[in-house]
Amino acid sequence: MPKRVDHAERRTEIAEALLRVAGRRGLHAVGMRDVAAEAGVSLRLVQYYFETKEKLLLHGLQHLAERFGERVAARIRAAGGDPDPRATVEALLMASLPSDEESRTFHLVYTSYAVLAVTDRALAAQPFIRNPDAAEDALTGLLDRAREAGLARSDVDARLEAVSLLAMSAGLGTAVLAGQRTPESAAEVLRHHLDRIFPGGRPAEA
Amino acid sequence: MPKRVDHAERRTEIAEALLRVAGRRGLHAVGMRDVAAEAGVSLRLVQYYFETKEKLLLHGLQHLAERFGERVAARIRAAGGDPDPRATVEALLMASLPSDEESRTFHLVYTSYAVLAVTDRALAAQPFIRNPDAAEDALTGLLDRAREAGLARSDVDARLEAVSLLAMSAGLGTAVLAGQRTPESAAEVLRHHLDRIFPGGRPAEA
DNA sequence: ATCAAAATGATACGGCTGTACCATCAAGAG
DNA sequence: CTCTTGATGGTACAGCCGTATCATTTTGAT
Repeated sequence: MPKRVDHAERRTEIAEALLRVAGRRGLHAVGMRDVAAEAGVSLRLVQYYFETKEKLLLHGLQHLAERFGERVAARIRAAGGDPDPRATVEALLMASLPSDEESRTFHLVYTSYAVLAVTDRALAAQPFIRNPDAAEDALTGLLDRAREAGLARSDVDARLEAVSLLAMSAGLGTAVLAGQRTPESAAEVLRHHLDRIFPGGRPAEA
Repeated sequence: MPKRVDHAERRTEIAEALLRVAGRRGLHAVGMRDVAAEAGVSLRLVQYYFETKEKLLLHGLQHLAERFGERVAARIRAAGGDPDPRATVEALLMASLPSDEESRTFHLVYTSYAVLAVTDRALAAQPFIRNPDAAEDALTGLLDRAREAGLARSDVDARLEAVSLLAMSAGLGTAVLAGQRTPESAAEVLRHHLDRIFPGGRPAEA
């Protein structure tokens, strides 16, 4: 048997190269040759691990969603876990704002995929469409539990506020990406609504 | 002198052909030949009226913004003009949700342009970036006047709520476009926040 | 050592894209 | 009429893209 290579790992490397160049020059402008060059491999290799460009794009999207999920989870853990529901919610929302380079790339590429999915049925059928639903459910659960614990206003409709916050976060994120708004001002807007939902002022920092 | 043609009108026709095919197959997939075919003219003609593809895209974006402005203005007029600030605000927000085919196309193409503008400096410098600011100012003014007239809560921060509503509208619009949400549910979410800003229940229909 | 199969390299091919070039038609001025 | 000039049509060209093909290297089992 010849040299055995960890296909999964190699595919991940190539997928990350795809995301890097997509974040730099836009998803519409990435070709297989660009991905190969960015990953430091030959064009043939990209073909070898992803037979077609469509499969490469699909895997890239999947990897992007995974990385984002981990990012959000890490932020939530860093926010202190259980003790403060509001901090958790805030961490969840802030994590998806394009503040640093990584989240900026994520937002750009994710939006590009969303646009493509509207006219491409193969992409539209992809499970990345489930991720927003998961976020909505998670946020709804957080708000509901905060309400039952008396930390959030008793008259809030958890699901509706969750949808609102996520939509706002997405819209603000796009505005930040387009340079129409700073990440700080976007964060302020979100915090204002958290103040509305969670009365009694913001919790003190750690 | 030979036959004189209204260049502006012809350019408009071609630009609308561009928007149609972009709405159907995605902006990334439109070529000059597609635009020519859709407009029912030869490829040479598209070149004649727009020397380069970049200029065609730029004009297409400009035309799109114009049409959208007219659409919003018409909806606002139809909402009854002055008498009811809330109806005006509601009309403004609902007009940008992808409910019918036209607004769906608008949202898709506009988002495509926004994504392109992030990595294309020629597009980024385009004035379509000013349009959101105009909407924000207009909405802020409406909310401020409603507040002074005692129709909106006295403690609302007009600009902040304007930014929130527009970001939410954009985010919800994208979700609708991606098939994650129905136009009706998106409208409901927006109306809920209008209920919050404008106390005293919704005004009776005309 | 040998052989089979996995991994990698180099390159060619057909198609499509934006642009450029050359010709032709049409109509109003002289 | 005819000539000038704007408006069109047809088409070729160079380049890039995704994909396919052929060849070669590598390595572990026998």
